[in-house]
Amino acid sequence: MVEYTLPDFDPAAIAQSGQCFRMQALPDGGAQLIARGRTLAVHPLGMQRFAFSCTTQEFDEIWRDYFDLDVDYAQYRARCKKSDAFLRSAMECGEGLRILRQDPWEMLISFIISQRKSIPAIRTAVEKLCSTFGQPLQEGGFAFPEPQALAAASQEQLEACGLGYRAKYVADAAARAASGQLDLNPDTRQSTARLREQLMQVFGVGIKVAECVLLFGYHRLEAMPVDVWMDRVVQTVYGGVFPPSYKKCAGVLQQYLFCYARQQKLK
DNA sequence: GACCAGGTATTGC
DNA sequence: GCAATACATGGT
Repeated sequence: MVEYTLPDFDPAAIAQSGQCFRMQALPDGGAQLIARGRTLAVHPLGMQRFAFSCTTQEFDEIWRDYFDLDVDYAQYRARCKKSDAFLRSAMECGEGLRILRQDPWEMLISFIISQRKSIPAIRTAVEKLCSTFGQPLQEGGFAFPEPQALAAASQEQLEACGLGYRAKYVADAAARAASGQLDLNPDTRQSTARLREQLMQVFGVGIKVAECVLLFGYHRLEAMPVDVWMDRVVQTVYGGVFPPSYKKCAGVLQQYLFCYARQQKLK
């Protein structure tokens, strides 16, 4: 166990923010998750203090980066225009949200599965995929499966994980990943545009899924997934055009807006 | 037991 | 080109 004081950090809110599917909010406002082949529990202690179920070394090597804790999110909040009351409300409501630095491969598969599924259903399918094809962990649970494991799976095995018609999409993504056609290095120097092209060549990956992988997997903060909720926000709040001044960190602002729109049941 | 879900590929005009 | 349409299955 280690403790830290961390501003702009709300584990339970992040767990429910729709950017990750293997992180569960806990009743105390904390969360537990499996990522990077490890399990972790986080508990709030009050006054922005948090307990992490790991060593100092593991925290510094893995979780500080994973939760993007070296970044001051005030800089993103400062981008909000004075006149933008909706975003201001969204940011107040979503205080503590961060963009996690998740694995590009896991994001690709997770968001392929996400299409036309509810978030609880996505969780179920991803978890089934992990328990079927993932490496069992000492602490319990399973790691996210390697590309080779999914590439070797049969169509029937994939469908049995509740993937439905997306099974063939996952199969194509796995084949490309296993054969090295995709650059899955989170620190790749490739341009966002180039990565986007590569991703969209995968059968079943359109612009929305590609943007999700760019944002949540490669931490390209200019990527902005527009799903049904964000579409409503852009239409009803911004008159059809997302403010150009938000471009550089559109993905971060999108995360506040997505959560807020969903909570408000914006129509 | 309908109804809908962090979309995409395909079809039809 | 661009607007309809089918799509598998689980959650509410």
